[in-house]
Order: sequence, then C-alpha cells, then structure tokens
Amino acid sequence: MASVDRHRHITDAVRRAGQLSVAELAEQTGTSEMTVRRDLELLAEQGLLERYRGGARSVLLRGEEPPFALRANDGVEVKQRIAAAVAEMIADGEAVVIDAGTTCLAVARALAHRRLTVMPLSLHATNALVGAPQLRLLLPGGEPRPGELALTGPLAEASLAALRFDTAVIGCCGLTAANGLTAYDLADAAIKRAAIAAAHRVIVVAEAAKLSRTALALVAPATALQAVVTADDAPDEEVDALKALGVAVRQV
Amino acid sequence: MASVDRHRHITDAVRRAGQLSVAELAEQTGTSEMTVRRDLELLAEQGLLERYRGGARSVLLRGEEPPFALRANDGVEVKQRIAAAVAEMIADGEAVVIDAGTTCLAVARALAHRRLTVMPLSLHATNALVGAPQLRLLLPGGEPRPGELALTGPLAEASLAALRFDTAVIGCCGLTAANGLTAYDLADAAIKRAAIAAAHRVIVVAEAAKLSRTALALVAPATALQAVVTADDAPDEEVDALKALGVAVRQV
DNA sequence: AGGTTCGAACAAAAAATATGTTTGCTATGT
DNA sequence: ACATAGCAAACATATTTTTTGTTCGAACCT
Repeated sequence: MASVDRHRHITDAVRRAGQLSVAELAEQTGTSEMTVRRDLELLAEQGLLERYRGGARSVLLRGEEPPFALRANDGVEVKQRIAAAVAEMIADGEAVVIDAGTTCLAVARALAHRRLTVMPLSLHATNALVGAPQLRLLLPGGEPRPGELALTGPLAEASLAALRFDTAVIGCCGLTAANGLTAYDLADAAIKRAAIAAAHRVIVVAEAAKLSRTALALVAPATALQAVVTADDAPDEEVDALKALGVAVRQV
Repeated sequence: MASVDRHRHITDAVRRAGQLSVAELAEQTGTSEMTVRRDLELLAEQGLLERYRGGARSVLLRGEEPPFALRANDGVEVKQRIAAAVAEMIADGEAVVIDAGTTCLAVARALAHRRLTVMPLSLHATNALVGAPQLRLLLPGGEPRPGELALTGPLAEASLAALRFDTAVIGCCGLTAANGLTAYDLADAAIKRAAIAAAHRVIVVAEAAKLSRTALALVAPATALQAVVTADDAPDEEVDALKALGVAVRQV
C-alpha cells in the first residue's frame, strides 16, 4: 500500500469508527505501529484527525464544518467537473471574484490559464493563481482564517465594496430553495454577501449534499442567484424548486 | 559538485561573464551539456538568467533592480543578522507592517513565532507567516507584482490608510542622508509611503550597498525615519550623515 | 509499581531524482 | 536549400532522498 493510500485509509477508517487504536490501524494497513504513529502525527498536524495516547479519533462528530484538509480530498473528481463547467460559463476578459472553499479552489485552478481579472477570496486560491501569465490577479485585504485561509473582516469587505465584478463564483455550506444560501461561519457569510453585492452575475457551486443542508448563517435568498452548478446526483426536488425560483441549474 | 552548488556556480559565472555557452559551462562544472541545459532551463524559469540558443546570458546589466530570485540568494547571512536585530527592537504585542523585498522577508521569518499583529506587504512574507499560531496576520489588498509578489495599487494603499501600526519595517533600493529613501518602482514607492504614514515608528533595513545608492522614486526624506539597521560594512560617512539627521543607526 | 505507549536513533529498503548517452528532430546561418 | 550546431525525448544508470521497520530507553497512565 502506497503511503498516500495508507493515509487515506487511516483517515477514512478513523472517521468511520470515530476512534481507532494504533495497533488496530497497523493491522488494517499491514504496516508497523511505528509507521502508523508517524502517519497519525502527520495527519493530526494537517488537522485531519486528533491524536490521543494509543490511537486517534475523528475531528468531526460535532455540528461544525469539517476542516479544509479533510474536505480537500473528498470528491475531487466531482469538484473538477463542476469547476470545468463553471469555467465554460465565464468568458475571456471578465472580472471574476472567487470565493474560498475547496470547490472554488478547483474553479480557480480551472481558470488559471485564462485571460481574466480574478480576485480570489482565499490564500489557497491565490497561491494557485500567482504566476499565471495572462491573469490579472487582485487580492482583497483581510485576515486569513487558519486552515481555510479565507480572507475575512472589514478590510476584505472594503476591498469588495470598492469593486464591481462581472461574475462571482460562490461556494456554500448549504443551499435550498426555502432557506437560501447558507454558511457555517458568520464572517464568511458577510464576505460572500459582499462578493454577491459586487457582482453582476452570481454562480454558486455546490456538491449534491449541500442541496439538502442548511447552515447557520444566511448569506442570500436563492432568488439572488443567477446560476447553480452541481453534480448529477443532486436531489431532483431541490433542483426543481431552485429552477422554479428562476435559478439556472446545471448538473454535471 | 552537488546540483545546488552547480546552480550557484552557473548563476554566478553567467552573471560575471555576461553570457556563456552551454559547452563552456559544461566544462566549468565538469558535467555533460545535457545537464547544463537542464540547469539553464530551471534557472531561466526562476528568472535567474535568460536562455538563448547555445548558452545563457545575465538578466542584469541594465539600470534595473535584479529579479527577486537573484537577490534572495545573495547575502543571506547578513540579511538574517539584520532581521534578528530588527526583531529585537520590536516588543511583543506590537502591530507591525513589513515591507516587500528579500531583507524584509527575513524579518518576517524572524517574527513568525512572536505574539504580534503583522501586515506583510508581499505574498512571500505572507506565506512565511501563515500558520504561525500566536500571530495575528492581516493582509492588505492589492495586485501582486510578478516575481516580487509585492502588493501594490489602490487597494493596498486603502488598506494601509485604514490602519495605524506601531512599527513599519521598510526595505529600500537606496538610502542616503542627502537623497532620502528611494525605490526603483513607482508603485512600490507609493506603498512604502503609505506604510510609513500609517506607522508610529519607521525602521529601515538596508544592506551596506544600499547606503551609497539612489534609486528613481523618492519615498521619504531621511528625517522621516526613526531607525536604520544595516551591516557593519556600511560606509562610515553615510552612517554619520544619517546620525547627524537624528536617525538611530544600528550596524550588525 | 507495572504495563503500555511513545519517540529518537539507526539500518535497510524502496522510491524519487539526477545524470549521462543515444537518437532523431529543429532552428539558424550561409 | 543545406549543413551544422543545438536541442529535447527516451532510456539506462547512478545517486540521493524518503520511507519503513526495529530496537531501546524514557515518558505516561492507571
């Protein structure tokens, strides 16, 4: 088993079981306990799990959003498909603001080689875009939230307020026709709202699971959105409800 | 010869000679031409030299500032000494704005583990500071200049105008008592000016060579500075002239 | 107190990287 | 257009780096 596969197995196994002993993981992966310990140290550093003497436990289980590093490895393919679809919807020369989050990071990557003006709202996306020769890169100010590296706060809001974009690509924690676009983090929600206000067209990216979820902070009602790009396993009733509100839904 | 030594040798040799053939470099380094070609491709990518058919030429020679990657490997030790001295001058809890440039990057690294509020003016420094647990990191907006990754433009200036710092750590391209603090890039100069205006105390970092140089854009007269940290091989007459203007000069 | 877990240190194994050679292609100058 | 030097892909080899397992003393929990 290659080390990255083993890491994934450990992460998944711990997530499923809630907690697991080092010995158990060593047996499952067919490696020594020392290797498992080294892996756990690594994964704990990345925030993928929590270490305790003798084993590791999952960091989920609470009502919170899982950490960035955990989401980053989930459904990579789906995110790339969504990102490719979004990239198709954006014309060369546009000014685009790209939200934080893993799906939006995929969008940023898909746009890196394009001739565009882009303002990413996270440092992950920023790092993916620096050095792109054709791209005009604009950064908002703000305070990067640990892990997520999403830029938030008054400086970020002021940066957005000073600009007008053709398109905003927004991620979310929840989106339903009834409850609108929602986010777990209040500061994030404020930034999303500012980005939406600064853009002529709003495209929301959301994996299927998001369409049956509602998070704490309301960002905007669904009627404020022009388009939603989601996966083809999205629940039909939500898709239909969104369409009924005049939102263009694209499933890939 | 290890590959990194060879890279340094090639970079230096090309810089000294202005231009050199692949064959010449292969002989000098005792490697095959293929290896030299691969090295040149790598170094050219980093902007350390310019490739042409049959060899490579230096990217300097004009009145311009050498590219970031080139300066980054020069006088690393001196920069670290200067950075350590600056770190000593800053008290825990301060709010600090750190300019772009290689010396200021060293300062950022020296402050990473401290309990401070820091606004770096370049993405290089930002990347050095993300993840520092005790540090409150603030980003200005702006457009990152390629290579340098210095944040400039109206967004950056607006971010600075909205804040007040205890200390500004400023780099420069030239500093003399007569001509003041100067920079090559106009946009950079504007940012430095804004940072100085936003700070209660201004510390300038400058290797010895900077003290006998004057660049295009005036940032501020020497009287606007509180302190200068430089190396011990700085020219005495400049040091004395700065002291005569009431600037505290520290040589390390 | 006693067993368990941990982490440092080292050695072995595996993987990744760097290098050199060959070969066929491409660009450049005459 | 042609000759030549330079170049890059492909492959084999060598070198370095990374990963892994083992051992052993220290740290830790109950």
